Amino acid sequence: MPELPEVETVVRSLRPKLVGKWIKTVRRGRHQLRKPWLAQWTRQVSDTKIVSVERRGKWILLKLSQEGSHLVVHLGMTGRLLVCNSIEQVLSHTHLVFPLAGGDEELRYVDPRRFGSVRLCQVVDNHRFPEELQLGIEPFGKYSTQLEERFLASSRSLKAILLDQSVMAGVGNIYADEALYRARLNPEWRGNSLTSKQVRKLVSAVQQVLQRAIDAHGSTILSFYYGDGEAGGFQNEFKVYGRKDLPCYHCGTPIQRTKLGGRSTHWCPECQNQTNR
DNA sequence: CTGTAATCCTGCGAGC
DNA sequence: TGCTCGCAGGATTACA
Repeated sequence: MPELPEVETVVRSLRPKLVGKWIKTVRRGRHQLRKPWLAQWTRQVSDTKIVSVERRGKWILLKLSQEGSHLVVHLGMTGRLLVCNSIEQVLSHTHLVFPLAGGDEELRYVDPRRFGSVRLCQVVDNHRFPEELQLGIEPFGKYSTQLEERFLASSRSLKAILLDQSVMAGVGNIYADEALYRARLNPEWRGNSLTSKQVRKLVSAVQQVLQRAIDAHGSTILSFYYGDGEAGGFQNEFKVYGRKDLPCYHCGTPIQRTKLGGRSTHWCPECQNQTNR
């Protein structure tokens, strides 16, 4: 479910509610999440303060007052982090509850499909969690020739490169399709078939679409909500995603939907097929 | 190096 | 109304 804009939206709504709060303890449900639980997990989180709430790619990082310690959350497809009053109804598939000191509030992790993970990690070699070692650059950073070279050196499809978190962190299936459309590039083209100019155009399209989606508080298709249950708004601005057989807004050609990189891929066969330049 | 398919899960909508 | 089927915003693994 959540890609970078949705994760950023969640982080921004959590930050004012969590920073400075103390976690009293942890209660967990019966089910395992994706990653294995670490030993002594509960004891280490209890009575620590949340110092900051950050995002890296699609990961959420709660920095704790205990030196080097982070709660690291990945929402998978259906994960949600909620700050609720303890008297509020507990949603089904609530797997973790962190009661907070100084009130009746608690942080809850809800995840029907359980593709997400919540772990406690220590900083090692400047990396706050193990996967960060393999994570690519943040899309909003300064334009990197290293990034450009990753594209130009790869014989993979543009779609596959965009979905690869070790290249650019945070892009998922929706925003990959939307960025490719906006850059007028075919998802099937190979990275090494592009010019430098086209790579810059694509990176710029990724930045634009992510920024606009953040401004709209993400996209809600089935079940993405943030804050007290508000839906995102960017689904109303999709140009290709979910528009199979509907006319392209630019040329009227029906939008195509196929499988690429293992994922459903939407594009305009007219607008995204100009091979020259 | 590529790509593809299966896997982890539940829920929803389409179609019958 | 109720059933089955296919599909879903993620990521990893095995295999060709």
